[in-house]
Amino acid sequence: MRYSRLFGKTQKTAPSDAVLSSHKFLYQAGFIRRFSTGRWSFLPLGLKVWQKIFSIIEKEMDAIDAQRLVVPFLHPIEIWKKTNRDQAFGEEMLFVNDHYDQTFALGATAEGMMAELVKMFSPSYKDLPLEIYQFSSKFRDDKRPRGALMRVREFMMKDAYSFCADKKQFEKSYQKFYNSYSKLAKIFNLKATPVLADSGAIGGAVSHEFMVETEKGDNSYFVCSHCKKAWNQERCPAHKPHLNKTEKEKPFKITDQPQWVMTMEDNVRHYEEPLWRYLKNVVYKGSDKKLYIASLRGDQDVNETKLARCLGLHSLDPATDKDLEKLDTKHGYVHSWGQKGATYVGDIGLTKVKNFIGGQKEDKTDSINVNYGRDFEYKHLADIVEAKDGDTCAECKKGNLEEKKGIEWGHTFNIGHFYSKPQECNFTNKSGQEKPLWMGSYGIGIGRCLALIVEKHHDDKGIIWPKNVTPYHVHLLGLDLSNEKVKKEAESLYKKLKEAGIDVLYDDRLDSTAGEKFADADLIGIPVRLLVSQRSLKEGGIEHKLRSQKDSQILSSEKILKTCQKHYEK
RNA sequence: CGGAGUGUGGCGCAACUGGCUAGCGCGCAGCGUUUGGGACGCUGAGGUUGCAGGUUCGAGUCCUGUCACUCCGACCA
Repeated sequence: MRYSRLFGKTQKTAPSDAVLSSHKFLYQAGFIRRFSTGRWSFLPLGLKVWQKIFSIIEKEMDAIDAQRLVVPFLHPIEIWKKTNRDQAFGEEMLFVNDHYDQTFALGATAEGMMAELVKMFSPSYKDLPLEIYQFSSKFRDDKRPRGALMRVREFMMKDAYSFCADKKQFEKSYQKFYNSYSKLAKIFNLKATPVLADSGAIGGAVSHEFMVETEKGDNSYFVCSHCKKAWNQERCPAHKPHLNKTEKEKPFKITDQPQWVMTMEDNVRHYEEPLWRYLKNVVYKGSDKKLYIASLRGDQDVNETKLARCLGLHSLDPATDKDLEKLDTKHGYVHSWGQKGATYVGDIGLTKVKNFIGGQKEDKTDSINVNYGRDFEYKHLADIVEAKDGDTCAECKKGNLEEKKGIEWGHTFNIGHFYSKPQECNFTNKSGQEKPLWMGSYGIGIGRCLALIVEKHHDDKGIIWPKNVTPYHVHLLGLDLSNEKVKKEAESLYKKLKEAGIDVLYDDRLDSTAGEKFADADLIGIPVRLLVSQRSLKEGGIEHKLRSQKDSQILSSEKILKTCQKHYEK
């Protein structure tokens, strides 16, 4: 391709709102343009890379014998309603009506559709496991898209689905995709950590997020320094050691307490005991409109997702002052027991401390020497608190948790019977009975993958594409093109490269200076740069330079072809 | 959805407390000189200042509404 004909020019100035390098460079180099928040066009250079990522994923899916197909992206709304997914995705879903006033959902994910599709063939156990996938646009009306391609409202996704007879067969299939994802991340030159995560609106139980560590990532996750296990914030078990095991239980007592003691910090000032010594109560209103009191140690914080999960709720909101009035209490005065009209949920940490302070605050008194199991007890006791950076790992109890920031590159889900039961997506087993299929789903976003590669492969001048996803193999710069001899040499090299099957971007501009061409080449980031100029010809040929290295060398035109081909071998 | 902020040629910005024909740089078009790290000169095109309303002799500037966009948070793959 001649640069002079390329649609999409480079730009000197960065967009003022770019936070991520990928946003800045992809924009400046002319790979992408925005139409509205979270909706982007890929220009010719951008689409070249996009296409390569697409093909690599497709090849890998084929390699593990997943079969490609496609379902419509207008989904009959009834399919979503069967699993209440229309509500779980809630405001993130988009809908359209046709001229019969039938409502369709724009595909946000396709588990439901795939289950319906499989059902059409009444599969037998002999057909299992069945592994299918598609590439299709996903529509999610995200409330806050960000980071250009990182979080968008419309994107191409490779989504794969497995249908298995039982858990055992499923685990094998899951492992296959899991391994495949680890392999793909490596192919894309991304270091992805599989992180145990929550399934969220997709439904189901366990999932792995493949996280790529990035300082500006919007997800945090924890990795244990010893056992190397990793969890995201919502899944990470919080370690709760016994803090004062040898202490003797003292008799429960109501004691005088000055009125100014309101917060945890006030408690520390007054009693001069560490934070973990106090009882803390936080009130929430569930998506079922009921009130819940989370009871925990003063040094910990409630994790709303964990709390919602153990209560089987979609979501929780902090209680308002009005809600507290209904409980006949107010902020700072919530008791650890006896509040009518709310359900208590305790954190397991409560069982690991003796002689708590607090729990029954009144204007001038509070209780001390409070012991869980003796003075109060809850029906619900679970891990409902946030893990924190530096905590001991709850799993191996040897290492410390390190909190990291990252961006989710891919996600694998174990969704069990979540869709197959309500949608009656069954198979016939050996004894002729119908049983629900055990499902899994696996997704990678193409645009995000592209952005992540840039995020991890650039310098201060621009992108440095890994060779398997570069938009062109070589970037040929022609300087002094007004000189006939140079021009002839450059044109003939361009032709030869093309004939040899090397994808080449040829900067044939007559009205640009050398500096401009160099700067553009660095920005666009094609791994190999060739240069023909009066000087290079005088020195005996063509200059060859790698984007990732500083030095260049002069090669004869005979050697150039081979060197370029060799660079892209394997 | 809560908080903060911004809307002025394609991009980045300016226009002090309301005041003349809304400027500058980049980019774009033409001509010429240049050509190994974003060159220079001259000429030119491109704007109902996001939109609607209001206050005023006069609004890019003040007020109200609305829309769009960005950032932080909540949420989410």
